[in-house]
Amino acid sequence: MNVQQLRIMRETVRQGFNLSQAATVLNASQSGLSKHIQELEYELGVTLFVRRGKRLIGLTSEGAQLLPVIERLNHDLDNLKQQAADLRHDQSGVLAVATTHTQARYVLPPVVSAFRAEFPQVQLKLHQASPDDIAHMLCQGQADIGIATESLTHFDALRCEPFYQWQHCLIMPAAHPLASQPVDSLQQLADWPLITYHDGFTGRQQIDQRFAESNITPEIVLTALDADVIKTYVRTGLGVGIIANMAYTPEEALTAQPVDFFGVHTTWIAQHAQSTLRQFGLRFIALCHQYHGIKSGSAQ
Amino acid sequence: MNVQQLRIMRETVRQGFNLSQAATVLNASQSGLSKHIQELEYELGVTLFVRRGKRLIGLTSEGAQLLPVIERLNHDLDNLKQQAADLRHDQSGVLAVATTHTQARYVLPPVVSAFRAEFPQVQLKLHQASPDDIAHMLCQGQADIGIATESLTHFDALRCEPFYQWQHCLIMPAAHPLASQPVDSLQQLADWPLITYHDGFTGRQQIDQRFAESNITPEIVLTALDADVIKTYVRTGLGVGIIANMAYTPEEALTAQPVDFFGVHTTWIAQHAQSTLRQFGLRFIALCHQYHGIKSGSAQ
DNA sequence: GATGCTTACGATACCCGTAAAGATA
DNA sequence: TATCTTTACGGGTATCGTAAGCATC
Repeated sequence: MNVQQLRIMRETVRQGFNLSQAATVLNASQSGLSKHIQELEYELGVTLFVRRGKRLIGLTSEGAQLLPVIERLNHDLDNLKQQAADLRHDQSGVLAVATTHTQARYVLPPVVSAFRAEFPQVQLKLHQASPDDIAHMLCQGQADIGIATESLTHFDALRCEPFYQWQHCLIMPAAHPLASQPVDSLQQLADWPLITYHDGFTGRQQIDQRFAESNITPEIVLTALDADVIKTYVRTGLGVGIIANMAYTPEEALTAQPVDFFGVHTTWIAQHAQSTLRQFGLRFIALCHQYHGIKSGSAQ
Repeated sequence: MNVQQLRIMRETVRQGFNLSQAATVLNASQSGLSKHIQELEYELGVTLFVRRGKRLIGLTSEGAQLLPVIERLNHDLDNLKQQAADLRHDQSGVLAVATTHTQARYVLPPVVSAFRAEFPQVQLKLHQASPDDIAHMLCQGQADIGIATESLTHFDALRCEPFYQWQHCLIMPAAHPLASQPVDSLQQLADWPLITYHDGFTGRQQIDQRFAESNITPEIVLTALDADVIKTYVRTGLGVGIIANMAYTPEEALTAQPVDFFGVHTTWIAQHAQSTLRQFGLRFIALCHQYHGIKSGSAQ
């Protein structure tokens, strides 16, 4: 049995059973992978992959049953290297942070600046993705740290800690009728076309929920993945925007109004439950807390 | 990085940092191990072992910190092979059961007979050991299944399920004064010299506890590791014996009397929490339950 | 015909064991 | 001196990549 075989097994599954693709990812030849897989199957005495002719098309039930063990082995192999690197006080390496637009655009910039100043040798990779994708990237070890409001706490394989709390706010053109009067009920909003986030992003679910509880059907004319798009259309007068409060920075064209009827939301910092972050990974999280005042213990 | 290196690291630690000894266990040469360890240290960039001159005498703090990961890797490596063997319906292999004298002598014989009949290809290894040693054997993967009354439930690394419950009984020569009158209090016992188990074995702790609660100091003239020794001396008239009820089989020379004032005890079946037993391992446990009527779910 | 897996083959590197040397108790 | 680890060296093998063969789409 061989570490390489385990790596190859994992990568082949990840690349959708495309050996050639897995080979390029691993900087190896197709033929090498092919032989390694055969040998692993021979050694275990089990056929791992379903083949149609000469093509791999999926896992056998045996392969699927053994995969979790193989994943964990790979995981620990990575762990071992990471921890060793940390123990020799090596301040270089890669830190992959997966996060949403909102965080990347409005929350993390100061953290990233501070981090880069402190760890110039560390290659910081910021991956923008949807909350669900972030969770999966963490589970698969493709990201070390994930930051998002949604999804993360639903995965058992992840360890989450609260980052900060926030609420929504309304944005509208400065000349808009609502700009001059405080909005304190959902009903007032229902008269206007609304622009807000896509489902699954930045508290959208709670927005829908509150409207539903009040038996109001809002007219949502546009849903976007990020506040910048929402702002753009609010500026054109298409409707009133609902965005996360940290996404609003004062500007002439837009007026903002905090509202609390959409509830309080928590943004989470997550990592794989089985992994140990390098020292600079922990430091990144510490910097996150430092720049947002909330230094809470870990939860869930 | 290499599987062999991980194996060698584990074995070297187990053999008390004696490379030569580890080499014989692994069927390899000393020099091979030496080089592998150096290479592992080089690859991880960390010194794993403390050396005095040319002799290994312990783990560095780095080595100690990395050891758990390495242990888990080795463990999963074994797991993978085991599970694969199981998936190919291989009914051969080794099942190591670690247990105490009481179980091995009085409880397991019918289970072992049935098991051997059902799995003639499986090499059943019965290791007799103290409860503590059984727990350690399970933790180190030297045994697959452990059966004992004491210790097992105190280890987080073990998964325990109740096997059966039992109480103590008194044994005495047929002509003994106590043989003709029911003993229903501790006080009656205190008048006689007693013979029972060593501390840490077969409910001895509870025996001491009950005497202490009653402020009685029994005169214990002999402590033994097993009921056979106790019986031997009871027959000679040295004293009254306290043994587990399942250890008494009717015989002319000895009379037994069940007592409940030492409490009810549970004997546990344990396995390593992270391992998956081969199918025949599960069957062994099923047979245990079958021959003792109590088929309970898993606990703790 | 393009893509993708397997087999054949040759060069390189790696792993292992024997033997000698160095260090410790 | 006996035990133990490291270093040196040589043989065998494993691994890897290139290239050709073959199946699938």
